[in-house]
Amino acid sequence: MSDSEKPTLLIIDGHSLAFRAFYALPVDSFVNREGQHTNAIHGFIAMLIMLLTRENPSHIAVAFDISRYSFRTRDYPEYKGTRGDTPPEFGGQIPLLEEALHAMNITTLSKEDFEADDILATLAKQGAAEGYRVLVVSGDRDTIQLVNDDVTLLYPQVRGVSELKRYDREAVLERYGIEPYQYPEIAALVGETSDNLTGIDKVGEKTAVKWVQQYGTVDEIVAHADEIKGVVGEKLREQKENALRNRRLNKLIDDVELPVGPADLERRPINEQAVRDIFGRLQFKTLLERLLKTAEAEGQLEGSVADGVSSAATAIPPVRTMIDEELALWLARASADGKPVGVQVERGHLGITGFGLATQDDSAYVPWAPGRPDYTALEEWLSSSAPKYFFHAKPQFKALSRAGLVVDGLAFDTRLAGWLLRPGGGPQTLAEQVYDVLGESLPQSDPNQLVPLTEPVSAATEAWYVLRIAEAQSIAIDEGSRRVLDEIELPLVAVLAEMELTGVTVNAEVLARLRGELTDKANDYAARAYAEIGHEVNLGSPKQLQQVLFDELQMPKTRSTKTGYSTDAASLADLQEQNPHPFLDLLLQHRDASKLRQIIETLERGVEADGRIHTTYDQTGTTTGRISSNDPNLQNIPVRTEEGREIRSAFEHGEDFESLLTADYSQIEMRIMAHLSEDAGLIEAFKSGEDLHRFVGARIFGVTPAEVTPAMRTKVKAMSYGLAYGLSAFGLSKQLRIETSEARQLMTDYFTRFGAVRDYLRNVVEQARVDGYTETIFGRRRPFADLTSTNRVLRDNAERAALNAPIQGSAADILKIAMLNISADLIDQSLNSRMLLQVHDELIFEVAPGEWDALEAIVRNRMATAAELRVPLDVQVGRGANWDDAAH
DNA sequence: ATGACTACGTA
DNA sequence: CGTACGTAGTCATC
Repeated sequence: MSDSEKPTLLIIDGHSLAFRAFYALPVDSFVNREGQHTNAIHGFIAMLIMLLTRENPSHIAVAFDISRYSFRTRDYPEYKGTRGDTPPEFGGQIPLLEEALHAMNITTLSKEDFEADDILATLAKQGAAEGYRVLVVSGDRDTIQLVNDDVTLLYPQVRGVSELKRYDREAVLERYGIEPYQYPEIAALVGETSDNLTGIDKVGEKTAVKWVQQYGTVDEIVAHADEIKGVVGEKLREQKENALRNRRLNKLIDDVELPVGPADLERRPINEQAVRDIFGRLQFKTLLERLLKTAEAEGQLEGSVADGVSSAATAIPPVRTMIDEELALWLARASADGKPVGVQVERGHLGITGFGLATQDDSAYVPWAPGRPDYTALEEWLSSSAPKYFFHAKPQFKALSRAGLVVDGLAFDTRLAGWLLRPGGGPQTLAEQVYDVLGESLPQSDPNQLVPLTEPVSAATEAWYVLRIAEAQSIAIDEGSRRVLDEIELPLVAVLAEMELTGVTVNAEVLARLRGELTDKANDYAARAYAEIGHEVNLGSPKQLQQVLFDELQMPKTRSTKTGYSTDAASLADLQEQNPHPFLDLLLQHRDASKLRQIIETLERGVEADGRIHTTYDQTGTTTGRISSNDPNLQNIPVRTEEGREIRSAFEHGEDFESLLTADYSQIEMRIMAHLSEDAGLIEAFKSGEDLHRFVGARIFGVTPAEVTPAMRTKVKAMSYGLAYGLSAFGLSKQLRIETSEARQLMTDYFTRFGAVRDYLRNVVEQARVDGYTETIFGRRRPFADLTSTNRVLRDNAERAALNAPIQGSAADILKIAMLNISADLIDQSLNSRMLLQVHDELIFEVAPGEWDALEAIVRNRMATAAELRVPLDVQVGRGANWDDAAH
């Protein structure tokens, strides 16, 4: 086959081209109405349209770097270290560019731990092998090594991106005098300033080419270093390590595991509506016209004659509606050989309305009619261990459970996987995931539209998308996150669903009485406060309070906020010291009372017909691995004040139960620090059984534990707790109301005795800077981008979050594991007692009659053994008729 | 109605 | 100048 008959695969290094475009076009001439700079996107798209017209590729992909960190920075942390921070105007342009590419139905690829060039190398190799003419577009000279008879490099010239220089094999030979695959040998010797790779002094291109022609490779050159005379020979012998390292780093990896191959990259029609949307936002009028014209000319508009050209890999299978015995056959065939099936439970206001089921190339819709006999097959299949993939399984599990159906075999949840891959917040809906992970768009009905313009897709099609997203995520996910998904998050789904369905009984009378008392109190405080200042004021309005405090009463200014001066409790307490006034106390008391009243009202609104509150746990609600609770939040019920605890006393065991059991870990985060830092002193403290703060205080102040005064203990306790949050001497001094110098001394003394803790904390941040993420004991990752920011506030914030993440996250993992094991034991031992609530380091259970001893044994055992640490895990258990009494 | 901001409850 | 959350009120904006 001649070159002109071959299909053309165009692969582009997204970052490198966007960056070239950024510097080629004036920043200030391209700003949209939102103030977003768009010059890099503009230049990139212009070049892309030019390439589409000129090269007419049949297949296309754009590769992006995920971060500045890759296996190369692990090998050599200074790699690309000379590159300054990206200019602020460049910020935000890459995500928008990706959005524009997705709208054009162009596949974008990125791979954790690798650079875009490695993806190019992989696709170029596959493409050449599969008979494509491959065009690589990159501004990185390292890609010269990819050039061969089948692969051509298009390299942007100094002046922007409109002109691309073609490097085929001949051109490289002519320019460098070597074969393209030998280029990295030259670069390794000469060095590459832009990658911060120093070469051999005195060795320039000429010398390097001469050596390579003579010896072939850097390895060989180094092996024969003795033969090379003169100053350059000497320099080579001195600095050969540089060259060897450079060679190691500039070799592109050409066998990266990718979710797609060249055949999957067939050019698809652009999504005209999506293109209009994004180009409209970018205010690219001329480019939009140019693109639409080009697309139309080539029949690359959706809905045009070219429709249906889309490749087999992405063709939505037709939906078949199935009932009766056909369904049983379908299920048996779909789950054959343990193949996963995508499931989407369709729900309406009254419960389940149908099921969407999908395999890779087939999808089925099963209408739900409760009680129909022919559903036996479906029921059996659902409760079997046949692997099932969901998007957001928990609410679907709850709906199934309400319908009396049991589910087993949860093998993947794309929402959970998406969160583990990007815990900082990513796509939350299936449509967003389709777009984010696959770069395709899921037709959505607009709820504001009376007559929907687009028909919503069938649950069956949704199930099919779930399956495809899961496949892409399975490739992208690292081993640690995968284990967390399989062993912690997926099994936890059913446990949390059950807890939510169970709910917790609250005593409405207790709440009502409390609400009455607090309302009276709040009104009383408000009236007296008004009397003090001679007029009414909205005590809940910081703005009006500022008027009263700083204008009318002329009080000294407090900490400033974005909108004025703070009136928070700490500021008011400070004011009271400097400038006592009865209004301040009354205001604080009013705040207390109305806050508690507000909490009670929220709880009362949450009580359902069964007299219980059913919170919703958000398994993807945090960046660290904790779960959050909402609607209502039961993880922030007051406990610190007497009045607050009265609210807890309204949480009771249900009628058929005999008591509540609470169990919590004591000092779990400090124990994790002891484990991770391997600090001998801290480990000894926990093994000794002595009160932790007393033990630590004794070490720091050089006294016996018995001689540690309450003041000493308070200081040590604050210091210990602050450690895991990145507390500064300044912060510590403020909290303890001591001089900064004393706080600094306290920290010094602390670290003199517990130095491994400081080393550990430093190391966590350092490692995260190199890796780009932190990891918990169980392999849960949290990425960090700002650790290398030149903005100090951003960087400091990221550092504190980074040192906290493995500690808070490991604690979260441990409690989750305990929950799983407890839940399994409750089932194994056929107990009726139930787990009700989780509050980060505490679990609350409802104890069935006669089951106290069995439950306590399970809970103590499973919590204490959830992880094997270098220190014991201490569990405190309490028993009572209500949550307050059950506290110990 | 929606979002930014402030404040405050928990671990 | 201490991590991680959710909720609610005010106020400005749509």
